[in-house]
Amino acid sequence: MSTIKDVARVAGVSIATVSRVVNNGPKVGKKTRVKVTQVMEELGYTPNANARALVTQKSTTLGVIVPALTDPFFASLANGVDTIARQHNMQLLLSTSQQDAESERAAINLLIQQRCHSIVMHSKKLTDDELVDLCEKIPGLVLIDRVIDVIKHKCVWLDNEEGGKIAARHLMSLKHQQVACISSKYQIEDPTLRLRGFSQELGRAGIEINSQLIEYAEPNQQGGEIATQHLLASGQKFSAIFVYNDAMAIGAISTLEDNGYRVPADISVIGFDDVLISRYSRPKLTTLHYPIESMAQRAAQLSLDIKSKAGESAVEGYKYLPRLVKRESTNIKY
Amino acid sequence: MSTIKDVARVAGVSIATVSRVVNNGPKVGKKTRVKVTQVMEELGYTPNANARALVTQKSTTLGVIVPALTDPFFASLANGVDTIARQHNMQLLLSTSQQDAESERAAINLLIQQRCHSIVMHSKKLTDDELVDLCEKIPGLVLIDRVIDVIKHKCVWLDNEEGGKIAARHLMSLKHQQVACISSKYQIEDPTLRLRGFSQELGRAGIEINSQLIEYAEPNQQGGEIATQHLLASGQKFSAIFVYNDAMAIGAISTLEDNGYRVPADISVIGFDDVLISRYSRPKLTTLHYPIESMAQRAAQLSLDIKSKAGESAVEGYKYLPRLVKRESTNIKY
DNA sequence: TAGACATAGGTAAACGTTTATATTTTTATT
DNA sequence: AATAAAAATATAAACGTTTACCTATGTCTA
Repeated sequence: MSTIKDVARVAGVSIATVSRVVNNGPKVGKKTRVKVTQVMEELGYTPNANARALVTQKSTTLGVIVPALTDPFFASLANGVDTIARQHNMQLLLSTSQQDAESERAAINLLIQQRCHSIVMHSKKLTDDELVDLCEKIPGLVLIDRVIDVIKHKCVWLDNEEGGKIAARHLMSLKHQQVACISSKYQIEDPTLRLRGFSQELGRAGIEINSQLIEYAEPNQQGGEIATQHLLASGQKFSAIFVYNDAMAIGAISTLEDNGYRVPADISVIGFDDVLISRYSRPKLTTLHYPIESMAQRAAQLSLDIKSKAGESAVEGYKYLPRLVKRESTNIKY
Repeated sequence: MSTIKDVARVAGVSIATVSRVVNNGPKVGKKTRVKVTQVMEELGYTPNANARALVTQKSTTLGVIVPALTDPFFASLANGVDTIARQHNMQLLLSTSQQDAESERAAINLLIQQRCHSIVMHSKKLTDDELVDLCEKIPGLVLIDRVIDVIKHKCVWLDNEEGGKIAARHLMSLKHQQVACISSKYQIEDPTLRLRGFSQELGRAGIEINSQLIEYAEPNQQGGEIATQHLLASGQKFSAIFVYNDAMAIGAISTLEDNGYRVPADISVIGFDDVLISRYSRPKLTTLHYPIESMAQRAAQLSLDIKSKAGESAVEGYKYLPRLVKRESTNIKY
């Protein structure tokens, strides 16, 4: 692989001049520029990003940390960051964190080794304290899907509680009074907040959720099926279900139909996240749109801005609101 | 950010010694090793991957080029490469190629700048010649989902034609005689091969496909819906449809049901790819599994092997076979 | 006790750039 | 034609590592 020295030698100029040509810098005559460009072409010269990063002390990579890419939700996240990266002629450096604290730490360490100054991280396993420490060490670190008060200005998150409220309002506007909930058995923040917002809003209208109508299960399709079986077996009446996420909601619908209930004619189902499958299911799923791709773009932009802005004065974190997407799985109660 | 020099100074040794400690090298006494390790800890020292790459002339990143991450198929591809990267303590460097030749070229150039020696590339837009040239320039380049004869040993691909044959055999085993096809309107290799294999195998059993029963549409759900409407409008009879991919197949099923046909009772539908949605649809989709994640792992491994192997003698490309996944959308013809 | 080896550690060059500073060449001015 | 100013180009240091080679200090052997 030819280097700047080779180009300089062949073109009969100093490496400084070649460097100027490469960077479109000033102080180089027209003829020389042409000559050098031609030699670069001839030799197939490509500047070495490592050497550049070393001397300029800035990297051309934008880091992302997600649990895995197989989940379309995280793929969208990465895609959002990539969009911004491309706009700034930067590369995506991706680290997966496998859902455990140790891997999350390893992932971020790898990014630090690469001297990646801007990082968008989705972390659920590290403690608040550890993340605050990391933020101090890495100025360009931005947290997504999580908010920590002291470093709010470096967080981009969704208002899960408001999502629950929106779902409640939607169901109430359709005259549902007896509603069931399916939540995740992993009581991390998101499910708790969604459920809290949901029941609070219902409470404001004087509707209490029957505790027998709240089920907790694995947050996937099968979990949704099992939870729905329990709900049906309980003997309690209900005309709508608010489900923690779309995969579970699809499982719920499938079990309902297997048991002779029509969705939405007999029972309405509302999901959360608006992942790809919700558009493909039958009936198409009414759900709350989680604008993860926009959020990822904003997080990436924020991460880049932090570096350029002198003081951090201008940088601001951001709370996103989920948006109701009315499709076919909810309907007015007859 | 502290450097090796800082550590050396504080620990009172030379940078060579620190380097040896970092790399777990020999020639360093027990006491010194402990002392240096402790100072590294104290100073929060992290080696600079750029400097390392520069001097050792080898990178710790593994490149991937895919059109975009939002498509779960490509996300799985990237995930497969990531699995291998992690096994070798390497980082994923991801470049997206946006479905056009210019971006594909840009994507690979960025990876070359980063001196990424192992690259797994999914390219549909560049010509064979251009790719062969690239393979010469970048020894560690491996092509996935594509085969070019001269560089077969650097390709990992799927036998699409055989996939068509398997689908044909499956449908015939279920006694279907009158079958329709929905293909992609973009006549690149994949759809052509799948259709060819399908009709050849049918031909061997003396079944000819009525050309009025072959539709070409956008390779997404809506395309599947439109194509199916045409098929129904044609007035021709058929008891099964072989669809180019799962998204189209789901569109097809939806249109069939809207028109009063039951799947699979009245009409069987078989898709291709086995993407996530095919498990979530109702009825669950019978399809041909495209083992993209295994393929990606193998491609990544191959790319890594090329470098380590002296001659390229031992390296081999690989042709994968799709596998029939019988779910609920196909049934015997009554 | 002299010499021969290990062993532990240090010195300095190299990797491929960028960039501040120095030098040379060109152009403009009188 | 001489000088000043501007433009073009060169020189060399620096970025943070690794590593080949050299040196010093013991330790063992005869």
